[in-house]
Amino acid sequence: MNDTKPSAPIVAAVALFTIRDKLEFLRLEGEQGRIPSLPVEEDETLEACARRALWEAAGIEEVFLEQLYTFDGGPGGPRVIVAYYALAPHDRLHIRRAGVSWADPTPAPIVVEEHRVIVERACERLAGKLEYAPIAYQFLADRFTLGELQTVYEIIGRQALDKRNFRRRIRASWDLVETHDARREGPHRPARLYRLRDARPPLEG
Amino acid sequence: MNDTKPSAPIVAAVALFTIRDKLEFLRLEGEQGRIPSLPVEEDETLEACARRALWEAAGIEEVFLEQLYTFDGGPGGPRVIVAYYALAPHDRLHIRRAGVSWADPTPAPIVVEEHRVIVERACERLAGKLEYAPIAYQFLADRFTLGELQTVYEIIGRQALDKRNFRRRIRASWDLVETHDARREGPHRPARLYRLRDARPPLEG
DNA sequence: ACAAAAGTGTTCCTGTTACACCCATGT
DNA sequence: ACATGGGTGTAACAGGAACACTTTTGT
Repeated sequence: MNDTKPSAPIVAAVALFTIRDKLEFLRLEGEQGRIPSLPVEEDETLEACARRALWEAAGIEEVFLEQLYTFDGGPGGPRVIVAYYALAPHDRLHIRRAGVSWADPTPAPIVVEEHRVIVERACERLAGKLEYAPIAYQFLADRFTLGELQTVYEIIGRQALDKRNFRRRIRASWDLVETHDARREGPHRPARLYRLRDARPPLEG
Repeated sequence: MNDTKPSAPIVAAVALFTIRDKLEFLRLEGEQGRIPSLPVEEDETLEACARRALWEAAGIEEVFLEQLYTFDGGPGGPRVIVAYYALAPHDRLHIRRAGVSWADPTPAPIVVEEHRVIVERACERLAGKLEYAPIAYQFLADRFTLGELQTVYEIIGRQALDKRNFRRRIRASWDLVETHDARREGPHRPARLYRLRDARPPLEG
């Protein structure tokens, strides 16, 4: 994975997020810190290139991936950077290279300027889309508990939520299917598992 | 203005909208119909290129301009198309070339496929951002009447609105300044002129 | 027994909708 | 005088926020 060959005109960059305990993004360690990015090949779509960058860095396919913004490249760098963000549950990710790690996006850590902007902007987009797009579910397995879901909302939205209001609201705006089994894990009542049946049509792309 | 030199790798394209009576976009007539677009020059930003395309087609500067999406170019066309949308009151526009005209975006008129997608998507974005970003004001002069503003909302949102509710809502969500003069035009009571003081902070870019 | 998360309803408040009449002007 | 758009308030309704206790389990 090499970013920014000086000759590469178009580069796709991806901020990959996951939730373990807090929101984290995939950071390539080096002198400065970067996010996965690759020059777009001759007969490759932008999205395919972004997925390739993701595959090479984290060994993951079939993630939720969405375009974020296109930036002008700096002098001596690529001509433009087409930025994407990706979301995945952390247990589907398999880091396959040294020098790749998870970092907290909010104190804006040591990452080259152009990539820091991408990470920050992706965080904002995430919080903004939380209510009307099926963002939160991308961090969870196919079946999940309402407790897990609430935690995701709280982490991305950065605020604690009332359990009863959350459940009412979520069941009103998404089509959740109550499965018939539950997850038992810990000294407390087992939690029912749900699946998301259908995303309500979002307003814009 | 030449679009799609086969060798041009990166092209900026702009869907320029205005409101006369309905929502219209700037269309370059030709065999097929296009929107303004230009290859990005060596040391030019994407946005600057978009503005240049706008200037050459409609003789307008200092418009509201926002990035929309970046598309893969087709085979034989540009490598990528960075799409923008622009908004302006129609009296600030000065068409300076033959073969440039206004067209209705909603019946999806005769425009090359890649550009049609841009126009459609821009319309959706417009409707989506209407409530939380100062979109509507970009179609009006500095000072405007609430009637004019309501008309803009109705056109972009594609639905009639109640006058009293509209006024209450708009005054609650935007900081409108009531100027001390009015506009008299027609056989009816003159309408008070307002200005927009400050945009409320929107949630995302 | 107890600690720990799951699960469940009601009240209040706020913001949205529906709705009808008088005002100021030009012709 | 009349036609035209400008301007205003109130009552019903719906969606969001605040709030506390019982249930089921593992140790």
